Amino acid sequence: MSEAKATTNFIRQIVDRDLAEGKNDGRVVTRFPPEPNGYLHIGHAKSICLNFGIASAYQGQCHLRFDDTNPEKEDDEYIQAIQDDVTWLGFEWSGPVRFASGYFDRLYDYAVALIRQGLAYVDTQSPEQIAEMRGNFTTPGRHSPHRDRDVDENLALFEKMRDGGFDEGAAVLRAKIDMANPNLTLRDPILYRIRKKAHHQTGDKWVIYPMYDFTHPLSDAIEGITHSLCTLEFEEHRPLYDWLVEHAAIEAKPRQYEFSRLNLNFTVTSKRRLKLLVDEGHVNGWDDPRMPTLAGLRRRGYTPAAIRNFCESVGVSRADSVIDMSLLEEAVRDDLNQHAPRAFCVINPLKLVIENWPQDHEESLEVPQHPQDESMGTRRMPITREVFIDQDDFREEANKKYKRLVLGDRVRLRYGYVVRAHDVVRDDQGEIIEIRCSYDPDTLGKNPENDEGQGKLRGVIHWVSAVHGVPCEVRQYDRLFQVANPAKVPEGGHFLDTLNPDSLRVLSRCLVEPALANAEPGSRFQFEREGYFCVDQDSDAQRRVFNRVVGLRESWPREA
RNA sequence: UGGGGUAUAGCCAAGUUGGUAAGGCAGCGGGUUUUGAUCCCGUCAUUCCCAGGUUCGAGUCCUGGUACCCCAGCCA
Repeated sequence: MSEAKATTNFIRQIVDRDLAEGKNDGRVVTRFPPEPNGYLHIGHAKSICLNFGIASAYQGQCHLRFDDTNPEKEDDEYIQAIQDDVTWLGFEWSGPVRFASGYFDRLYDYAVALIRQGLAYVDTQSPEQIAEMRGNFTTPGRHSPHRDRDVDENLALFEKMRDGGFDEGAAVLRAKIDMANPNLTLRDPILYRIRKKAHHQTGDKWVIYPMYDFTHPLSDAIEGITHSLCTLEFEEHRPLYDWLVEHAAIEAKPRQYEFSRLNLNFTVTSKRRLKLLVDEGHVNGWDDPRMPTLAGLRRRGYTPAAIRNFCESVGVSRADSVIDMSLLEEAVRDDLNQHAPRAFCVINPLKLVIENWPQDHEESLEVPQHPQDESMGTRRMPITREVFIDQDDFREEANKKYKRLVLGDRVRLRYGYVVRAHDVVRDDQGEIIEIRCSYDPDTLGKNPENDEGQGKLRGVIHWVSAVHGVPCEVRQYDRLFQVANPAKVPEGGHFLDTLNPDSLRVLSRCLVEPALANAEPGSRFQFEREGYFCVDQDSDAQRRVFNRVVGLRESWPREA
């Protein structure tokens, strides 16, 4: 039921403590800082929910800031898609959409200020030399021969960098920190590099671009971010973050805190791999319903509330973890069970002829949209002499655990009458193509008189009128990968090796009840006894396509 | 290999001055049910990575191990 209640986590405890100590004048300002180089996925949802969630829990603010410092990988396409996803998830950022690139001028000034303080220098070594001089885990780095250039020369050189006087790779600006530090990010980290590429926001104004490590803390400080939340891999960057905040002479002192990223089994959540799936055509785009992207989940039929509840339920900690896909699925079921109207859809149709039903007789049954929620109203469902039921709902013989139609036995057509199967009709191959049955007219809305000594009905099955049923296509999805951890590739293998070849099953001979003939793309239903479905955007008046969001929980005896 | 992290049930995760292991998901058993769904009830860690130690008392403190994750981009 309802929104999962927020449990505490270490981030909230830090905020509580800061507030108790009166830090930041009681302000709480967070930010969600995506790089526009791909679509957002379920892992980002965790970060979005955390950042926006903290802000709203403390009457604070959360900024949306594009961390766009690398024009080579970024694209305008992603900027709109990311905003759409955040909005769709149900969050509203405070103020305008921000861009790190919007701070390039100020960032440049901060860099100049560092140079003036003797804390940064222009290094004109080659990339190879710089890498080689950095040392490694066991060997300390060595000073660049340019480390002690005087301030004026550095200023002139940095200006020359800015003005295009160097080729790409010919010079970088570095912070002067500690080449022997065991933390490699402190070995005179590069602050600016030369890229003669147009930037999606700043055009060709710049040929030098600041690095993430330089940009992020200063952007946070500029925006007055109080709590800068990021994932664990940035932990060793924190000393540099603090160093820059310390030396850049900005009043604000944002603090960085790291949490573990969200991993889901049987899928991948790395932009690189997701992009590969798209680029090589293993899926049909970023919004393919099998993708763990927000766009994919949305198209699949996931609701924002389901994803928010899911993120709440997985919690926030610093321990590496892999969340079971079933938790995500349970989150949508929970939401859709409450809110999705019910409908009948026969996936694999098998004709059922009610022999004692008058030839052209029709009845219109009034059935609830949601059996547990009267406020959702009712709909009309026509029943006729011939209906379709699912092939899986009929057997010529079965033990009593099989709660569906069996030759010679009775079952209820849900919301309609009780029928008894008498006979089957076969085609030339011997396949059953039709069931002949009779109905008991006195069983609408009540149980049959028990004078036949039959005991209880076997069960209840769904059906669709053969006359009024609407043809549709159903797309059933399965996990994208066959192994729990596709990112763990064995020696000599490739992560694509474990792609699930049956992740998409298209069933095109399905029949849905007429009430759904004009269902809007994006609308969601529970197809009773089948699962939750969402009208795909490929649907139109001619063709109706339903995506299976997730099946109903199933718990019936294997032997039946 | 140097540094930085993390270990509580099948999967997550609370546990903050040491006081006798929350909660969710999964599982199991039962009840209601015109969806094998939902809903409801019950059950599910004598034990917290391991080994010692301190203490009346340790998941929490101390010592020593072990396992896993991250870092050697002019990516973020």
